Amino acid sequence: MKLSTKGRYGLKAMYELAIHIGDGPISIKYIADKQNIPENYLEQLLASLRKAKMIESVRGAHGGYKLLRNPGDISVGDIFRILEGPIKLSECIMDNEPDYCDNDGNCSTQVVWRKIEDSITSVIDAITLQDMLNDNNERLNAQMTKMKERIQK
Amino acid sequence: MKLSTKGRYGLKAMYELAIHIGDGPISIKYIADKQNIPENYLEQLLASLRKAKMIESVRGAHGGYKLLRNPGDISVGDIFRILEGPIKLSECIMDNEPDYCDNDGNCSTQVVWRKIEDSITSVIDAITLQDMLNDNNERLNAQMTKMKERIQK
DNA sequence: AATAATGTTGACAAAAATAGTAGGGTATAT
DNA sequence: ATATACCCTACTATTTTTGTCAACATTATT
Repeated sequence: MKLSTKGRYGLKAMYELAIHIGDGPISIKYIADKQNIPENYLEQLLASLRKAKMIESVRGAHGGYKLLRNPGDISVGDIFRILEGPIKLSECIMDNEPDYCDNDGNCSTQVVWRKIEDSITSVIDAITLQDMLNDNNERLNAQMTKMKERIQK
Repeated sequence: MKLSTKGRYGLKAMYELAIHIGDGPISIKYIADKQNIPENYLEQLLASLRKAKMIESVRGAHGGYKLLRNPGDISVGDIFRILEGPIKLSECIMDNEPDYCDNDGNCSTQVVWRKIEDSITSVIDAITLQDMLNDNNERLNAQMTKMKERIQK
């Protein structure tokens, strides 16, 4: 079980945009270099995110992309659903008739899929780009403190 | 984001074995028919589960498979890890140096992957085949009650 | 106005993973 | 013996993922 690069690359790209919020448009090339993503491939991912109104583009020289919402209003789940589709591990044959299921064991496994889906959903919807920025700051601060201590010795 | 058929088929097959625990060996053909899985493909999945000591086989006429542990001692996670590999959404480049990370944003996204992984892991390790059997019984009982009520009216 | 930087679009293609097939071999109950 | 059923390996088809490419459109700058 693993995630496709779409979700991985997409989140990295959005995070990069979040870092540079307020800096004017950021080019594909910059993001691709910084996060080590094939430029032409990233292009496609950003196109999806643009069509979904998560980012906007500025064409021409000095153009690029920027976030359309605040980092605190963009969740990892938002990004994933756009790039990887809905979090649905398996289809239920009888979605419409909730209290009837003959297929031996099928319903039982459905319950399992749903629990996993719910768990994933609640995690990815709870994390915003702002959370990621904050976490990173804390991590950097902790590193700073450690280094200072080491120098003082 | 979705699950491969390996995990789906595998869990269904194991659930089927759990239903018939104590009934003697259950054949591939029976499981394949009951759960609608290609026979030869299921064979391969069961081979993996056998090599991982989750089930044992009885060869020859009237042969088949049976669980090697009690349903309460077999978790969905056990089955998934055998058939789908470890739950690892992404690799960290610096797994060995935990307090150093230069790669802009990589660590931040790593944190996200890890949260998702942990969440999935805790769900699938918490559900056993016995839980699935119990859930199914409850579901069936609820249906019974409903039907009885309807008839009495 | 010319040029260079940049996003836009759609088609194509390579590679990997997934899913399934086939067939010959081995063991065992009857 | 024979039918039933697991065992094993190799092969193949399909789908998904992961890109690549090229021609085009827009805009800042000179």
